[in-house]
Amino acid sequence: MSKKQLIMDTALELFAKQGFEATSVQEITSHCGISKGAFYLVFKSKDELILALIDHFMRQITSDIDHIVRNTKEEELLYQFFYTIYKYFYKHSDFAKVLFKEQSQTFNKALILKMQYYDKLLTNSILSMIDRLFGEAVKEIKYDLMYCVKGLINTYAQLFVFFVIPLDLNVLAQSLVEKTSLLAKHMTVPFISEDLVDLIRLCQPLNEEVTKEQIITVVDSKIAEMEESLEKESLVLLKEELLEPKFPPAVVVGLLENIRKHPHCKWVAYLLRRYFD
Amino acid sequence: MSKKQLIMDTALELFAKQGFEATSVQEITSHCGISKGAFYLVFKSKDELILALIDHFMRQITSDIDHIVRNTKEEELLYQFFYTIYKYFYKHSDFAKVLFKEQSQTFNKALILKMQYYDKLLTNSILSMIDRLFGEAVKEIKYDLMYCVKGLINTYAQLFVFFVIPLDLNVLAQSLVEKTSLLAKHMTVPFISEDLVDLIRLCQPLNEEVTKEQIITVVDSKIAEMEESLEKESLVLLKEELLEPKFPPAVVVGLLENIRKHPHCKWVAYLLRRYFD
DNA sequence: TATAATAATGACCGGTTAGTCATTTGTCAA
DNA sequence: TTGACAAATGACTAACCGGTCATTATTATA
Repeated sequence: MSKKQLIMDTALELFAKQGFEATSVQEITSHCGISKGAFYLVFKSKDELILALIDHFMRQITSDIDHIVRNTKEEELLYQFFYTIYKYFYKHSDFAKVLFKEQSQTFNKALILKMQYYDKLLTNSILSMIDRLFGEAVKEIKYDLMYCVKGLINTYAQLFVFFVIPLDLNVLAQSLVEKTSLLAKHMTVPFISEDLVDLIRLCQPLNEEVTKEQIITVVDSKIAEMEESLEKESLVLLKEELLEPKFPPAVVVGLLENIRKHPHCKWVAYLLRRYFD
Repeated sequence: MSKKQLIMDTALELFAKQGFEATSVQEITSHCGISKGAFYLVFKSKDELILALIDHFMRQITSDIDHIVRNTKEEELLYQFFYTIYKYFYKHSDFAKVLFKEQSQTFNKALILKMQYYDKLLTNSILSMIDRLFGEAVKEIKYDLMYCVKGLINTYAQLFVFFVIPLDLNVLAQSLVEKTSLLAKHMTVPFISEDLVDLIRLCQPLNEEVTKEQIITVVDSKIAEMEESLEKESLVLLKEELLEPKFPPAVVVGLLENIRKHPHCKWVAYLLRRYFD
């Protein structure tokens, strides 16, 4: 395991147990069996570490959700959506703990911006899911419905974030599918209107778009860190396409599919998919 | 204003703006225009201050909710429940901010216990509200419904905790009444079962009952700090009843009603009501 | 083996914190 | 005016933090 991975794994565990602020760099390095100086050879600051952790996990989940919302057939969509989210939280419960503990903290401006960014991605995914499933019929209530879905996810997520209980994720997902469908079908008094969503957006700073150059940087770093494999080869070809389009769409889609399932490529696949669309 | 009140008001404002940990005692006392030593004449520690703040506000809201759940006619109950909660959060938005910011923090064992205690009181109120409104019909889904109600409250509360937006609390309450009713009427796949509630309870330490002696202590301190008034006289009589029952129930109920509306007596009224029942 | 380059160390720095306590200031009755 | 008591002060302590950097250890190379 690389030193960076070791630090991130150890820190995640400690942050989950005692919180970000309450965990000192000294404590992290002691648990890793390395010196404090070694930490600062890998991360410029303690803040950079938590930002790296958030990125590492949120990139995976947001790109997975995006893929599901776009490619799952309608009968299964809601179920897959909830199931995937909770499966992920369940698998990475330490990360879920950190996310819930620190999400409402003020101490770090960059962290808040990052959280808002991923929240916006999730919001967009939920909205397009609602559009696909219910369309015109929920026009008046779609923003409220989106807010309810986010709220339900949060509410039930706390269960296995704060208690160590064996949970049946299948029943949980089914239960949330029913609740969402019920609300979509019968709700007539929404509270969140489109105006209100606009108002909320005004309170949040805008997140700038990802540029082509930034994507190239991400692709390059992924290529550098990966071992020889089909995924790496696909990534190299996609970079060429990025610099100078030459493949037919089918080839690009195929190459994207090649890398999408690699845990470390989900995010770059997501960025490239958005770019090539 | 007493020095204690001054400190609590100032601290609440600062905690809401920048968080508990990020606010130093020095900062609080500077804003108050007093010295650091003066602070420690009033509170034994910084922790005692936040505990006092939580108690001060949570006692009011939980006793208000308890009274509404017991005394509002069924047609208006759900509406009054939601409206009262949000009215309170709206009026004391600084407290709401502190509550949401610090609720998931680990740093203080006593604080967590306190939060769990008030959460349990709210849970019980919601459960008896559900029983009153829907009774046997929701037997299988009542715990899940309770969990949804708590989740909805939390979700929508974040709106005016983190954004400064004018909100129509009337529409908000109506919207939540509809959502709750919908779920109560149509839900068939609950996730939270009675077993699961028991499991969760096992994960939380039990909160001991309030003893008669503790109630007397609270009553005494209230009597000591109050000015001469009808409320104070009622409290004195209630204390006599506590030491040696002599009044008929109607008198006790009347005395309780006398003190219930006094902002500083809501909690003691709640404790006494539970004791005399 | 000798030398250069790289990796890793941990003592140290400046800064902040909660909490203490010897000292000063204010009050009020005699 | 005086003296006794209470209230208030803020310099001080001890501990901890994130981050730096001169020094040392390790590895690669010639």
